[in-house]
Amino acid sequence: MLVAVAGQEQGFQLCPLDDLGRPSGAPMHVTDLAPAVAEWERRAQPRWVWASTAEVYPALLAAGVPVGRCHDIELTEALLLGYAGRWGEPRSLAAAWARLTGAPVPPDPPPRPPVPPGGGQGELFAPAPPPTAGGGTGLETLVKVYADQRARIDAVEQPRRFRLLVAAESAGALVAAEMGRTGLPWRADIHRALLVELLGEPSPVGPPRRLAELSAAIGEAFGDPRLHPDSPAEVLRALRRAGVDVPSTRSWVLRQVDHPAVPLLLKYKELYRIWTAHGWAWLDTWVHDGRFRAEYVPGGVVSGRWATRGGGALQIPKVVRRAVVADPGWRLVVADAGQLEPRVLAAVSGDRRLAAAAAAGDLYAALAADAFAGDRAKAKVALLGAMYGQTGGDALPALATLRRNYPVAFDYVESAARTGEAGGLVRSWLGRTCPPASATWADPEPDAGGDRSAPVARARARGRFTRNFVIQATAAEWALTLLATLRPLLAGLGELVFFQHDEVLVHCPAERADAVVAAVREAGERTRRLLFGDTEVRFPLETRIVECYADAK
DNA sequence: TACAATGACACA
DNA sequence: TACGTGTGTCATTGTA
Repeated sequence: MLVAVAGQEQGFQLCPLDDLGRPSGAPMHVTDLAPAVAEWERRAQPRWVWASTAEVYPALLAAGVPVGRCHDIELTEALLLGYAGRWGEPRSLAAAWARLTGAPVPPDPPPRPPVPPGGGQGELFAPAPPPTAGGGTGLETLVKVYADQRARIDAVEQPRRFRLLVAAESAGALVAAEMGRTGLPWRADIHRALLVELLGEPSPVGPPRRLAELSAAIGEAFGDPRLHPDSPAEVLRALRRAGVDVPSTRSWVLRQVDHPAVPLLLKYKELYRIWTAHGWAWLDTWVHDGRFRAEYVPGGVVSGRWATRGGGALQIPKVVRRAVVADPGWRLVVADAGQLEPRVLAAVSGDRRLAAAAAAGDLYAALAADAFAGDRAKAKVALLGAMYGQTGGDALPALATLRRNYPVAFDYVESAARTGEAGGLVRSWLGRTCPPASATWADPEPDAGGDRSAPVARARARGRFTRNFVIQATAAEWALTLLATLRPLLAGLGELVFFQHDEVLVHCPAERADAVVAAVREAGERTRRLLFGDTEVRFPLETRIVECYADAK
């Protein structure tokens, strides 16, 4: 059962569609969408076909009307354009319609700046209403573009997989809107106590006490009390004066330097980052009513991973996770997919011997026992090096061992790299396609500095990107499918509150935590079958029931 | 004064 | 143990 919903200047039009996507009833016009959607959901749990979940769904959620399934035209359009090598072309319903009719294609609106929740200027920056598609009614446009998308999906090389990709991407958009609304339980009082413990008391004018002390101590160590430790250029000059010649002030470079200021600098960098990125200002901006609410952007990363707008939700430092605490009487179920990327490689490449190792709980240990004389660290370095395109270092002999013993898997990533170096496109398991190289990539000219090796270096970099893409994008699909599969299983048990690449958090009453764990396992099993059928590869989900996120690792 | 590029570091 | 991919955010620095 499908129902199309199109927004217009005055209200909305709804129309049931048959299994082929053709209108199968009279369109109805409503001014208030939520009650109509609620009624359809109650009667038939249809799949909603609409232009953009991000535009439509938040208002439904605000009205207390969640939906089960949808087809997101814009996200699907982006996937289809990418598949056709037309990455980056406008993806809106209006643009898709214009391409169908040969009209001039309107550009997509620019991405909105992050808007903190409850920010006073929300109205000023409110997004413009979606443009009403020109020519015919919005509903006709929507239905025709939907039909066109179905036809294009049928024409891809692996339509069954691509349909799954579209369904998962659309379901992900529902989850993203719901999670952005629900928010992650966040104890501002614990966060503040943590900040004082780490940074000292805040100062109304400058850095907090501990940072000011460290800054002074660093100045003293360099014999320059006016030195700014947060200016890499100044620190570099000070180090040179002290006879230390380093290419940068990166932490891992400084760690190899023997100078009394170095430990102070490293500590300063660590604390400074917490102060600027997750300090009092962040707390006041992003945490309200005991929840941290970020805006999740499905498909925001080329590999299909989500991005976030505002608050840096995907980069919460581990120390700060102490502030993520379940409500009284509730628990957090933290589930993460361990060793996801090597398992993905085993599954997509079809390497029987690697798949056998990936049937184990600890893939690296199994790999070590099988081919690396029990050296787990070496096995891990080899596999990661193969997936990420390691070029040098002590991983090289291990890579040779890997190539000899797992030639099918090795070939899979090598071939992706060669395709990229030659300027070609690669696809994930479900058919997400990598963006083409930039226009300057194929430029045979040396770079601006006259470096003749630049074209070769660019090709190598492109090869590393495509090599990694086939793995990272497929891992993102696995996680997205898990999310989509888990969502309905959680009904009445708990709510999804956080998602970060290969990790999911569910907030639930304590007495339901065990049922949530079971739901997570079931979702993991379904996800494996949906993506890879009867593969031998296992994707174990480690689950922990905790009160505080920091206790999960 | 405003914007873009850079460097740094957090996460997976 | 060393520099492999993908991000977002902040401050500094340089340019318009």
